[in-house]
Amino acid sequence: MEQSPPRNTSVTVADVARMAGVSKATAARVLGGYGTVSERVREAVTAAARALNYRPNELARSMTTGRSGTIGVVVGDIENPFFSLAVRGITDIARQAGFTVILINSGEDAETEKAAIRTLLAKRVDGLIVSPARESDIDHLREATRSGRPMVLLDRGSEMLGVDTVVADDRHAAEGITRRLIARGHKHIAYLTACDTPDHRFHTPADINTGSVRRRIEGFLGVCREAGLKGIEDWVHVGATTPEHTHRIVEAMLTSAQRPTAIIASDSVIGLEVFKLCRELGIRIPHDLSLVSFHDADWTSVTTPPVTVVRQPVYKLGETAARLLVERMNGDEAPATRIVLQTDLVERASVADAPA
Amino acid sequence: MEQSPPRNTSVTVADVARMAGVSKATAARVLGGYGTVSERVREAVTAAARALNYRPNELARSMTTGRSGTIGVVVGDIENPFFSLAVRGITDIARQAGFTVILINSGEDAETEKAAIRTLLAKRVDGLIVSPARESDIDHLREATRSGRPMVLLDRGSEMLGVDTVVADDRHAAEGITRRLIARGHKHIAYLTACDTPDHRFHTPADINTGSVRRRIEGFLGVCREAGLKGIEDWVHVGATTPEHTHRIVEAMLTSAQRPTAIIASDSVIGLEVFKLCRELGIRIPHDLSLVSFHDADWTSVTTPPVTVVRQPVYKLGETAARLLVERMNGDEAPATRIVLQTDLVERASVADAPA
DNA sequence: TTGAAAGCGGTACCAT
DNA sequence: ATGGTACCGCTTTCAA
Repeated sequence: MEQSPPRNTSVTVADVARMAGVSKATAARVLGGYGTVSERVREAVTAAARALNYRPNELARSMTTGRSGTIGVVVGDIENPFFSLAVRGITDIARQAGFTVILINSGEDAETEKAAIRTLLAKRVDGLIVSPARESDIDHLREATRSGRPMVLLDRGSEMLGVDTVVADDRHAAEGITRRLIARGHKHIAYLTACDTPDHRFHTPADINTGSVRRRIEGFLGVCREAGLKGIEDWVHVGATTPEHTHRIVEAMLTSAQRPTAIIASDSVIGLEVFKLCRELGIRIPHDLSLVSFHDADWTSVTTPPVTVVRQPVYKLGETAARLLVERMNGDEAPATRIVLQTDLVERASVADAPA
Repeated sequence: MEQSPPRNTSVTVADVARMAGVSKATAARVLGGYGTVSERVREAVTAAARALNYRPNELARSMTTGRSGTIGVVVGDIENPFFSLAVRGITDIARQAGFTVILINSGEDAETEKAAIRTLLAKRVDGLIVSPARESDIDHLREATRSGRPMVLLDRGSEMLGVDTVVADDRHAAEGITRRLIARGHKHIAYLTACDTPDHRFHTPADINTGSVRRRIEGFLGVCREAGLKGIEDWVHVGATTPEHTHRIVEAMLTSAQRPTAIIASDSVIGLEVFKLCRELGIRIPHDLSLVSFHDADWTSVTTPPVTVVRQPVYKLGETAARLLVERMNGDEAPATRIVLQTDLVERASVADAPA
């Protein structure tokens, strides 16, 4: 009972219809699962379809329906555990809802991000989830929403954009850890982020284009000021974009006259780099230096000492964004919302009192 | 000079053509960048296009060209650093080559994987990169290749499938670490993998459906036998699919009469779990137990002690697979190849001589 | 319930 | 170089 190898050129509804002895429209109805057909015809068509090994062409379907069943996701870097976890949340929900995900890395580059959005729009995705590289320049995001396709912003929001946003309570989290550090006597607290500025130095939060990070820095600065700490702007370091840069920055601050007694790492990749460097340099955590990192990455609990972190509900962030998007794609017209997910401080052992 | 908000219903070549006062065919030529057109017409059309804010519909284009500019990627779990790094490699190459990536997680489940392939085929991806959950049942992969779309297998290969494959030298790597362990006097070496069998116990390598892991176990068993170790099949533990399962398995083996003096973890997620558990249980690495893990995950270098690992060129694995696929999509008809990438053993400090 | 035919938004062949 | 037009594979009126 050898089957002849199903041929290469694709089988269409027309082929199936012909074999089943019905019209194209009728065959399409049973194959597409819409309209009404008699039981007899349904069986005939189904049989013909499987005999011919028919495979629907979603592209053609999308052409007429106007829905591609696809959502576009643009993140900074899927290699970063933060994003890979968020993307897992997104894809899980998307699959459940019958959508497929097109993933694009922006590499945190604004131009790449623009191209990505353009590509996604051209591919007629039904919706978008974007973690914008910079909040300042968002015309491409505007255009996306103008195209009528729903979009939700992930982790980083542009308040002014009037679009659904799912973020963590970054400012609050930063305030919390800063207070904690200050309570322990720290007066020289450095904040280290990958976000960069044109001159690679920090002046004001307005310099920071990444919403989540800007909010954290605002929280950090605010609490420091409240506590009467001066010149704290100088303690914010930007541009830790690669391990090498991070290395250089941290080494410089640690060997300077005014060295910090505590460092806040804006993400786990940076936190890891700081940890490694301290080892190399023989700086003992938390004795010589206290360390707090954002993102409860897996490694933070197995180091010696384990690292105190801000735990963000990353998976849930992605999940929530996807849920919101699915609702929008299903026609929910409610005004744009901003969902803020709570973080919590996981105190481990990388923070100690400031050295006397 | 307020622009009227570009309308929602999409602008087509016909619209542009009308405005530019040329035929649809001509407009399509300049918009699609094919054929030849006079400079004057080109300008007129371009002007009209931007005035109308024309956006090409890739779906329609794909319909006629038969190419979607999309590749489908099916991995076990994007949350796993191994896959997220490989996917980074894939997406980088894909973007360079002008392709977009549809990502689907199989969750290492064969049924989900089948559905994924079906979906991808329906969406008319131009090619596929798959990390098959199980080598034994591969009809869906057959079907994919039969559809005429190139496919390359990532990290796990089915020798018999006659399809391009990119893997690491898993057997060789396993042999290497096993020898190393034996040279250090270890006679009770456990191998721990997430792969599962129907009865959750290991009998023969043929039970193991994941190619890469099977090859590692074969290497492991082979070297053990050479060294005259007996009953080593009992030292292979399967089913460490979740932290909880891993916990239970490791705890059981560590508290049994015949406890291992060394553990080989088949991936970094498991390795991390073992490390954590040892801490909890007060088992000192490497004094009480030696540990080697596959995958040079970031955390392995910052623990105390740092963990000896098999470094796999994960990014390159993805990159190579994507390169190969792009060549195929460009018409390369050469016979299927199997590319084996070298791993290397990174000796850190989690391995010591076996206790006397 | 079924069929004929008109699109969807492009591409590509064939004339002119 | 340009225009006319027949598709691509499916959905969706509109009639029968």
